[in-house]
Amino acid sequence: MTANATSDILKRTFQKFAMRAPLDEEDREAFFALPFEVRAIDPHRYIVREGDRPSGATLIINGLAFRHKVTVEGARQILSVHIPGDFIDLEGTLLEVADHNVQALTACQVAIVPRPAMLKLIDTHARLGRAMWIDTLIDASIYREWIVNVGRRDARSGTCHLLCEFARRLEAVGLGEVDGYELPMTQEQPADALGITPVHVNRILKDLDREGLIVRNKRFVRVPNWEALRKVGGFNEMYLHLDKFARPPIAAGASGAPLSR
Amino acid sequence: MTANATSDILKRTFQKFAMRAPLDEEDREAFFALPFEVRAIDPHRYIVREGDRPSGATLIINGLAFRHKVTVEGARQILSVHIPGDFIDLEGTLLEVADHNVQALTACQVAIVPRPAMLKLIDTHARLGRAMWIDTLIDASIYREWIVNVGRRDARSGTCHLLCEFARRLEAVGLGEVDGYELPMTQEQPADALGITPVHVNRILKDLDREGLIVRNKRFVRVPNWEALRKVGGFNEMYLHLDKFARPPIAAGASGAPLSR
DNA sequence: CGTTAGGTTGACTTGATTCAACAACAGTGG
DNA sequence: CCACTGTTGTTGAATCAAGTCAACCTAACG
Repeated sequence: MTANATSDILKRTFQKFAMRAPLDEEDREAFFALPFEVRAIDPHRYIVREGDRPSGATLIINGLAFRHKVTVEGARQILSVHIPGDFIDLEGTLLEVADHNVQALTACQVAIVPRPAMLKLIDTHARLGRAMWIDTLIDASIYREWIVNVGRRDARSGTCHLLCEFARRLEAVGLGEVDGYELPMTQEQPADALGITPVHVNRILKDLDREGLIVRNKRFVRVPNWEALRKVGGFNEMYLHLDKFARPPIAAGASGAPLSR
Repeated sequence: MTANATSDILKRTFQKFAMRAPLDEEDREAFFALPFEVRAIDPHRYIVREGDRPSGATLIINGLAFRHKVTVEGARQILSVHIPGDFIDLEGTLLEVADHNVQALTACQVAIVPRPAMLKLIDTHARLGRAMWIDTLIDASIYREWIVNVGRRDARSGTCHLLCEFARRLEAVGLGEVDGYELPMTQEQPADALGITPVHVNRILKDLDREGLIVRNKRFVRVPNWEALRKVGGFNEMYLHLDKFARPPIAAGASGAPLSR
């Protein structure tokens, strides 16, 4: 199962890169020749710690992880949430020291590629390197949107925006159902992502639920009307730069996919 | 004057890249062989507009520019401020469509390198490309810190943090005096950078001034005690990744440089 | 010397926090 | 199978940081 999941995600990841820069057969071979070690990570375990000198690049096979920083006063800010198929620290390959933490949200399986192998790959395969560069540029674009989300949207709107972003990204890698998705987070995590308190997240979610914008069942979020949620969140997916990376085959057949227009 | 300023900034920029990845003589030649057009930009003029397909990469020769997005409700969020020596849209070279705006803050002179020339350069000179990649990774690191600034610091602390960041970055390129610097912004701009209102910025600055943390004179901000400001802002410069890019020769001799430890 | 953009200030409102209590639930071990 | 325990979710009341609105001041500039 693990082996299959791993090779499936690797294929998918290569596909993603191939959509971001034109890659040839040699690129493919080099990519699949990368040495890696699959490791299981317990929930809440740190994958990267601020101050670390990263020893490898990490690709999520399954599970979720999040990136965060803690202020001197001890307040935590979540910077991004990562899903299967995300390389969570390509930047760690090139920067000397991590300026933030990455932590497993759920139990994860990750593939770790040693730094030297990664460096050699981007050195010898310019186009693959460029695809990865573009990947980090898209990450940066998502950070920019989060600055807006935290700086200029109120809690209600920001929450809806976040829910739309997760939905769209999960959909893009073939996870997430048409009518909603599993969000394995406590209310503390969206709070830390939105720069508000868990108590306030609770009230917002309750309101959204009462208004019928979302329907919660345990941690499954069902969205009866994506367009409505999208509107409240002011969500415009351009910043995800998915245009060249539409629904993968797996999601085909699912007509009326969540957020695609 | 312009020609000198231009070649000075180009040299400095190459130097910066050379500190981020090992570059050789051939890289240097290729970099200086880049075709570019110098253009004067009036204050407030747009350099990049959301939805644009960028036609070239833009390097600031002098003046300041800022990056921003506007929500559907019309609220503006500033995402970054750029100073001479910054390539403001390296990402524009690789992404198809701009997901945000870049606008001149003051009168600027910029050098515009056509996109094809830029693409060719990074294709043929892997190490230069890597240095530029690292540059964009550092931009991303700054975005991350801004998410924290906006999400988890109060207005007072965020303002101090912003002032420290500008100081440190200006110092790193040899602008900015030891005891403070010129900040050619109206109070609306820090407000949009911090996700607060101009009125509130006014009150914060007034308070900081009253407490002696800063001394304002027109738009020159003098800082009597950097350590104190740094502390209130919770400023830790690691995220700027300047370690390999210390004060340039020009600033030499200026003992007791502002924020370096 | 009038016009205008930006800065300053006060009074009032509001979105979000804080604190605190309690409910729901999932494990865990007897 | 149930009692115990800890985590997460829910709710109310009081408080606070920041927003809003509006007036007025100031300096730069044609």
